Amino acid sequence: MPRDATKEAKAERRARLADHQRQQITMAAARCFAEAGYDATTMRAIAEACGFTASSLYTYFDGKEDIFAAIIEQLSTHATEVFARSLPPSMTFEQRLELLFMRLLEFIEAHRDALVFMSKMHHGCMPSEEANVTMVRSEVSFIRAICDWIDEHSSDEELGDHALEDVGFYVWGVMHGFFVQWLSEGGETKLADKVPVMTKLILKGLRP
Amino acid sequence: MPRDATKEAKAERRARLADHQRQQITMAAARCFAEAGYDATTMRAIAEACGFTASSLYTYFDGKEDIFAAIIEQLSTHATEVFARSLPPSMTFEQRLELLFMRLLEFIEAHRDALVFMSKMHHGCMPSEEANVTMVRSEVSFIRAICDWIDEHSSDEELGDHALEDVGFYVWGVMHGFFVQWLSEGGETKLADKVPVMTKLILKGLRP
Amino acid sequence: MPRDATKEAKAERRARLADHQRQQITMAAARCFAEAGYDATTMRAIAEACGFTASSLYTYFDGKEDIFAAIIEQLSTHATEVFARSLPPSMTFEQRLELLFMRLLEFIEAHRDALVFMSKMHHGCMPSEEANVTMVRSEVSFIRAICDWIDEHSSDEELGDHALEDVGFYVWGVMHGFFVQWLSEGGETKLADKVPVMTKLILKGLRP
Amino acid sequence: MPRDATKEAKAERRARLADHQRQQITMAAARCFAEAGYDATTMRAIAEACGFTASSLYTYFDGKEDIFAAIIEQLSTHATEVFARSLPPSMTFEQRLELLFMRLLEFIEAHRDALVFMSKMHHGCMPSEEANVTMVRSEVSFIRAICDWIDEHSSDEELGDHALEDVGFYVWGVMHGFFVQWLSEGGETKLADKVPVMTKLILKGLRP
DNA sequence: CATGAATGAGCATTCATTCAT
DNA sequence: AATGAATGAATGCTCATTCAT
Repeated sequence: MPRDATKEAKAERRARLADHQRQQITMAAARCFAEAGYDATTMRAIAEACGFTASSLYTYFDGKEDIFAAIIEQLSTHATEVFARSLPPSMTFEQRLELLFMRLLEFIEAHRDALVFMSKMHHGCMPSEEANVTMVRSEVSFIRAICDWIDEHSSDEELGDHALEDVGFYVWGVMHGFFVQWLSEGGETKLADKVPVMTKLILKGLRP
Repeated sequence: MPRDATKEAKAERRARLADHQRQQITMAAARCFAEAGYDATTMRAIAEACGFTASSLYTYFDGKEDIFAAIIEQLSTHATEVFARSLPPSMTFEQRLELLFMRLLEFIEAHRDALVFMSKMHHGCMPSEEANVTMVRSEVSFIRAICDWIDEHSSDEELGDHALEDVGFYVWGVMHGFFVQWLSEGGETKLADKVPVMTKLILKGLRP
Repeated sequence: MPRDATKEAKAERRARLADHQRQQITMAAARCFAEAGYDATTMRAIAEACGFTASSLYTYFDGKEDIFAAIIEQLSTHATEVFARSLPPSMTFEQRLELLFMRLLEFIEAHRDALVFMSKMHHGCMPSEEANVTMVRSEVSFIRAICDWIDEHSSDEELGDHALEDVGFYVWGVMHGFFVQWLSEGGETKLADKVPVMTKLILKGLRP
Repeated sequence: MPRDATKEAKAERRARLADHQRQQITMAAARCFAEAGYDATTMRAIAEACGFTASSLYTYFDGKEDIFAAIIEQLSTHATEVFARSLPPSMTFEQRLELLFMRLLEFIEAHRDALVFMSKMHHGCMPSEEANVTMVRSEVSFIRAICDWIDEHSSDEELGDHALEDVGFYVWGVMHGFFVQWLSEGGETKLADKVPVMTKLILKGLRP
């Protein structure tokens, strides 16, 4: 049945193209959101940023909020992957932490726009309640993921007598601090270069 | 001249009332901004949050942006005061750091709404360029203030071999992390209770 | 009864003052209306132009429209007076016309603001129907007054075979033309200087 | 290439329709402006007068002022054309004047609304300075055009010893007078019927 | 599939007017 | 008599979204 084959091939090609278009749109949107914020970004601005007209976006997404959701979901998926990636069992906690940071900072560099945007939104900014939940979940869940990772990869002695949750927010805070520093410098250096400093500070603090 | 006395007294009472109303409005606005963001907060919402009608707000402020500016200015003024407050010269660096955190966390608790709002805005989100500058200045300047404070109150050995700027963003990041934790818990505990943990982590890291 | 006398005196003084204030207000309003038009002139602008606050104007007038009506009424009264003033019976038609123009142009110079304003409004611009009627009546009635005056002071031969109404609009048009010329020059010359030209043109046209 | 042909045809049809809609809108706006003045005319009123919603007007114009500008520009263009139209060289000054009036009064009848509106606005009423300049230029320039036309088409003897400028404002005034008469009659007669009377009055005045 | 056109809902802001003082 | 404060009604304009083509 060559016809079916052709049909299938066409359908697949179409699907692939559609996926690609969705990618283009979410990336453009992330850039716009990062620059101007969610409310101040118009559908037209997103459309112009990826060579469409505003109405065309509705072919690929249900609306502005749906685009936003797609960005967050992608971010969430990728973040989860980072935490799930395997670590050589022979490594010390310090080495593991360094490797995690390496991977996380690469992830952060790659999703800079979306993360800038997210760091602006964090609590209760979305129009719909549903979106709000997505939002919060995806930010807090990032911190929870850090907690879980630490729980899994550390022994008690490595955390001193600190509560696990405190440690999670501590580690996240330090990362966030260096992220903001990186942004304030224009984001043109290599963020990953900060890994040694971060690791050292987190493990040993300011004390020499 | 009892007449003049009466007139003056009246004028003063009016001025006092007007100041009070301005306070009510900025506080309500900070709450709204924190909850929904700048753009999504309508003048009407602010008005309802403080028992006015939208048009009445224009008796006290030139417009939405003016309210925003008032919030930022107040925040900025108070933050500056905190860093300027004197410290007993006999204290060690650790003790000074603890006292600074104590004061900063009190400040943060008192201005929770405005700070949540600010942490949402940080880069380039305001309608007017002027507001943007105000915004950025007030956030980055907070971190710079930390750097300056550390520079002034520490000797070289206390910072290990870390760059001053790194230390500033590190300290700010840790504070921010615990701020977010506090918010995620509903902001109903005492934030100041975290001072010992924060100080210990910053100075010694996770290592026991 | 000295008390009553005092009371009466006081009341009269009050009334006189009130009249004076009303005058100040209408004059200021005429200036504002002439400059910016009826709608674009705010009560506040009028108030500032005569040293009051907006709410104080309501002590003397029922509102914006009432101020407008007062201007028009005054204008109307004065215009009527001009047409009613007596003319030496020995004068020729040409002489009478010259004298009328003299008086009218003096009137126009004296009420410049109000007339500029009126020439902007002429048909159906007012919010209320009542005001509209006042408006129209006072403009058209001016032209009608010219017609009546001509009817009374001319014999048939002076009008050639032209219809009385045509003559009225003709004469008014010529006056209006020179009024506009005067305004376009900044209104700083003597409008009355144009009387000879106007009279000559109206009676003999361009022909030498 | 039938496809391109179709596309082009479509684009052209669309452009034609858009032009037509713009026409509808400016005409409706002129009517509204004439009736109520610039400020008192709302975008909603204009929209209703041509079967749109207020927001739809923004598809065709940048805003209220842009609609106004379009009206004035059209008026200005057409007026210029009238003065530029050729006249048989054999005609006497009187005949030329009659022909000019004929053409001008036809123009006036055709643009009645816009002209009523313009005669309301003449000095300094527009929100933007730019619009004000446009406004003034287009009214004074009309009178100037009359002056230029007379200068070109008359010999010295035809103007008697009158200054050219005086003659220009005189002629304009007479036309304006008959325009107002026509309006006061409801604008339902033929304005062009007045040409003989106007010409006779302008050339010979009232004298028989 | 892409889009120009159309629209309803909503927003910041203005303003004439009222009223307590 | 004079006014600061308060407000409802209205206005120009924007924008996410729909729909016919």
